[in-house]
Amino acid sequence: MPSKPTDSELEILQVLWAKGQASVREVFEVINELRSKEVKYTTILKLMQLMTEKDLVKRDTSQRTHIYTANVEEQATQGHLLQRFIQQTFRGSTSNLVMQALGNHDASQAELEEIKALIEKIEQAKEE
Amino acid sequence: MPSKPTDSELEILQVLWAKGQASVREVFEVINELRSKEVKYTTILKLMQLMTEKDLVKRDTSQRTHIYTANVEEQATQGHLLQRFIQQTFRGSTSNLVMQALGNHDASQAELEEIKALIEKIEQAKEE
DNA sequence: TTGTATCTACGAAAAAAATCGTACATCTTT
DNA sequence: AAAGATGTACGATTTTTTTCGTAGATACAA
Repeated sequence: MPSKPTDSELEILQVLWAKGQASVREVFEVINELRSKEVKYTTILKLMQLMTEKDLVKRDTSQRTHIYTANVEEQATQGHLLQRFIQQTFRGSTSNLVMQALGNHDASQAELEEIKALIEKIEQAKEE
Repeated sequence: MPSKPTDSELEILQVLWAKGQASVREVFEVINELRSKEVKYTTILKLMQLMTEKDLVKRDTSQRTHIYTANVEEQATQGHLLQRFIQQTFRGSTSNLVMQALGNHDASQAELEEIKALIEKIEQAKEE
């Protein structure tokens, strides 16, 4: 089972999840666009090599330019990280987290509807 | 403006928020109860001294045993950390976070009610 | 009053994460 | 074929965070 990603590793995974697959250079470019502080190419390269060792990503080395894909699922990873975050930051209270998230945020009506629908679904499931 | 707490610092803040105020020893004891891996007294002491410098906490040094209180608000701090977490982990999508949180979690009926009520309140506020 | 416990201060080390330079191989272009 | 761009590998350094030992002061107990 692959270990939990660090912040930088997560940043890279985000790119891979979004694009499906990518070379180091592609990841490098996406990241440097979003970032305030530039980072050198070999930094990303090194990180991705480490991630390969940790089994966070897979790579195809059949060509000179290696092609990487995520080796952990986005949803599952988000779930783990969220669990930890709720423990650390909200002392384990999911509802406090949700309240804070909804409260601090200009949620659109569409979002609210989506969430309401989900709640209904959960309630229905409970009744069975 | 005090900087963002690290993981260890947050752990300490949690204790201070919960108790209102505490000595190093009290924090130390609470933390070592919850933790799997023990940590030495002076580690907590040092962290709290650093936190004082960073203005994350205040302390009363009029007695030999210094008494600490949080110098950042729980809600506000949670808010900042949450904002960052949503960016990093959910690419900025609050509703994805909420969905994931509610989905992965055995939410009690009471919690669901609480959240429904909040949504209504937000919707009402929107209409004005 | 003499030892034992408890406190702070603080330097320094260990551990974890992130960053980068350099070497060397392989394309690509001229 | 030479020059330049682009690629990987990898050691080493820097930065950030966490951990702890030791020294010295103060309280407390026998």
